[in-house]
Amino acid sequence: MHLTRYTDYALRVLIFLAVKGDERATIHEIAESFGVSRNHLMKVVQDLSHRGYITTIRGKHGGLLLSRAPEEISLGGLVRDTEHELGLVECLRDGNDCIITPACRLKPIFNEALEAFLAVLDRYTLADMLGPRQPQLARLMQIAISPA
Amino acid sequence: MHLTRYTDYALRVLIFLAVKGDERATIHEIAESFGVSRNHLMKVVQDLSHRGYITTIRGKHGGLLLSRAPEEISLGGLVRDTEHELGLVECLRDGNDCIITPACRLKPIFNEALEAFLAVLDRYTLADMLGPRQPQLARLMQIAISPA
DNA sequence: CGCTAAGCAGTATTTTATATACATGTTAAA
DNA sequence: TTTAACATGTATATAAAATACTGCTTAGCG
Repeated sequence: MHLTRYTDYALRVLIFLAVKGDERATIHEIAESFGVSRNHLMKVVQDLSHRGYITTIRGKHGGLLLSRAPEEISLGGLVRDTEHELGLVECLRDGNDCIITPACRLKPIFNEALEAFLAVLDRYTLADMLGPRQPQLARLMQIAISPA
Repeated sequence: MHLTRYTDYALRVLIFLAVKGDERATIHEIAESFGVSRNHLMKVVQDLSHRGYITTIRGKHGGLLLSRAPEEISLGGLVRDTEHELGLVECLRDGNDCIITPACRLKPIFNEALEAFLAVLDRYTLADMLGPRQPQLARLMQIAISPA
């Protein structure tokens, strides 16, 4: 049971931006910092932008900013938005052709379990991911801490 | 977020055997009934056998039987046994090299969510998957209902 | 005794989802 | 008008999972 890297990267982008505060960050910078594919990250960024999580600024000296306060970004919401396929088993997905589906109780049970999973994430926000360790995170991501 | 078909097939094998009751079922028969790979199913079956879920009988007129009552087979336990990789994101897996892991709170949060997921499954058993619909399941799986 | 139907085990191939790379376009500041 | 950023679409590569193949072992039956 895995989430995709797509979702993982979305989380990392948001963490990076949260730590940066009001300073713009570029995709290139974030990709470098985490050592991941710049191109893949770009798609994640576009998605986050379309969904209203971040603001993108084109052109020279462009970059990215959070559009909402970290306290207002729910992890549950994010996972629902970025993890495109949450159908845990075949019977929960499109094109299901498991023959016993009409009589089998797997579906409601796994749905309940998935809801419990997401409910936990709903209780946390991006702010909870940073906690009191923002300076340490900044160091790890090699962000030059901006003078306030 | 998907479980593997491996886990899915394990569930189906157990359901099949539960409906069959004390009659033996062959791997071939189960694979045919669900229209899935006989070879893959065989590996699932071996695993289930090693873990004590089912008893296998070799030789002519051999086959498979449940080793425990359906009420005693927990779904949570089964998923923990058959879903080999439960590390949802990179930082929960071996070989993690996400640079912010030391300061990031993703790990405990996703662990909590995973525990909530499994806790729901822990509340159900194989018997709950059948419910009162055993005859309907038997029909769907094309099991000739054995006279009691 | 040996044939046959079943499970056992290891390896190899195929498939699929995901991730990555590439090529080109658009925007806006300097 | 150049340059540094994001935008978009397509193609390729990678890795995990599923499936197939080959040969072996066990045990009932005639």
